Amino acid sequence: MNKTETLEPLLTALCGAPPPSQLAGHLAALAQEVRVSRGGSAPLDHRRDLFVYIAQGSTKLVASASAGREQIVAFHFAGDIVSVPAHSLHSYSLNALEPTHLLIFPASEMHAAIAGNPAVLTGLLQRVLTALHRCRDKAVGLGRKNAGERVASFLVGMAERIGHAEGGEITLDLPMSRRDIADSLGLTIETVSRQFSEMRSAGWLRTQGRAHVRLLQPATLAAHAGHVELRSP
Amino acid sequence: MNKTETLEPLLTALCGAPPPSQLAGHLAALAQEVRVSRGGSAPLDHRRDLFVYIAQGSTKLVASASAGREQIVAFHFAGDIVSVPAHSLHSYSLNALEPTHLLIFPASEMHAAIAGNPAVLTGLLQRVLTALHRCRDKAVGLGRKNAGERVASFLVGMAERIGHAEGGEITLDLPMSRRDIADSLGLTIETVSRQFSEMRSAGWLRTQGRAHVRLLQPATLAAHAGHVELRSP
DNA sequence: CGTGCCGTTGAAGGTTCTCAACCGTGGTGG
DNA sequence: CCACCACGGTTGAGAACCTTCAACGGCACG
Repeated sequence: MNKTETLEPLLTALCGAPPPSQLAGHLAALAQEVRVSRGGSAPLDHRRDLFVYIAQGSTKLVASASAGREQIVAFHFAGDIVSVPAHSLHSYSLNALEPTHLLIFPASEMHAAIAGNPAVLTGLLQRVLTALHRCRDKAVGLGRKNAGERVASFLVGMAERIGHAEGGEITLDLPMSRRDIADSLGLTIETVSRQFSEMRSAGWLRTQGRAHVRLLQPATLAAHAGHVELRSP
Repeated sequence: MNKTETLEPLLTALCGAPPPSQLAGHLAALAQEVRVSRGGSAPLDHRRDLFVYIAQGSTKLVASASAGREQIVAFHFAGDIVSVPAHSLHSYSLNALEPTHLLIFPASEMHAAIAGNPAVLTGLLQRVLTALHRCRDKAVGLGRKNAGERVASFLVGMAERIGHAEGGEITLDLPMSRRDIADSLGLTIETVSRQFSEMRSAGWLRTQGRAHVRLLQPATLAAHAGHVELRSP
């Protein structure tokens, strides 16, 4: 599969229609195509703003504060677009959770390339807005929720993105480790593990091996996620 | 001052050039112009995605989790653009920190209006990206920093946005209360107050009344903000 | 079959929260 | 003019939640 073909789903998703082949070719010329193995980190040029398209696989965007403390800012799955700024208060890296296929674009050149196509530009804006809103929700969780609520939020959120509904239950295959979950929720692995244990014994979920999770009571879980209640007064 | 005139600085900032007057007129027709007094909240229609332009004053974007817990997601000052999604996991409101002048746009119609002007569209994208990157930095702070580092980060960040350099010192007039700071940093007002006291006695800053802060040692403060160190190995 | 990593569970400790009292300021009304 | 009150900020003591430190179990891989 060549770069242009890899790009097609991206463009289709962005503008909601089959893309003009000229644009696809133009973008393909800009893109650096990279395959990253599980645990590897994407070769990012931190001197310039970037967009990264996740063609296949899944990634985590990791920020490092001082003293080696790490915070996972977001998880991404196939089809997602990630924005990585040139330099920031914290140093960012993009790591693969499984064998992953990426297209890396310099932001300024991508802007120029799609400037003539408002539909694509608007689509990109929409993606960035979604990322912003997810990040805000994460900030609420990190600032104002306890460990149980954070883990419940995480599971509910992942269920929406990569879960498979089966009757009233949802099954999940989590590509990330407990450490990743902890680093994403601002907790320690031990606390995450304890929360999983409590939820297991409460009958809210069942786990199989490291990755497989079955949410037995998604509604209960959602109710304990600390989201604003859709009240019936 | 009419709406079109209020819009001009926005458009100039977005595309880096004097705006075509036709576009300004078109956008002005979309905008709902609102003045909000100190402490008041903007009349947002939560049924649709919105952009809000802060023409004058300053605001806080507040998210409510369940049980009345509030997290301030961002502060905004004159010239900023805020994106407010239709509905989210948490309920958002935009509150004025001082008498504030706003222009409220329905997102979809704004998209349509500026679709023909790639420079403006790209400028808007740039603003949203900046917001995303700030939100990520906030997430790092909320997830992985202690109280002292959070307050130091806050002061350093505010100094960049609304501070006045005077020799090696920086003076600030904070429009937000201690409660707002606490709600922004995921702490309690008591903890914020204690951190201010410690920094005062350490000689890092001096306060006058509620709002006025003078950073005596901005570099020391920045060093204690827990950002990644720019090391010389 | 040994090794190493990841996940789980337990006990002790620390940072922040909660509850409470006090202080200073600004506005109001007698 | 001053007393009073309301509100925001400061300071202190105890409690709660999460972290830290430690040990153990299990699965994958060489």
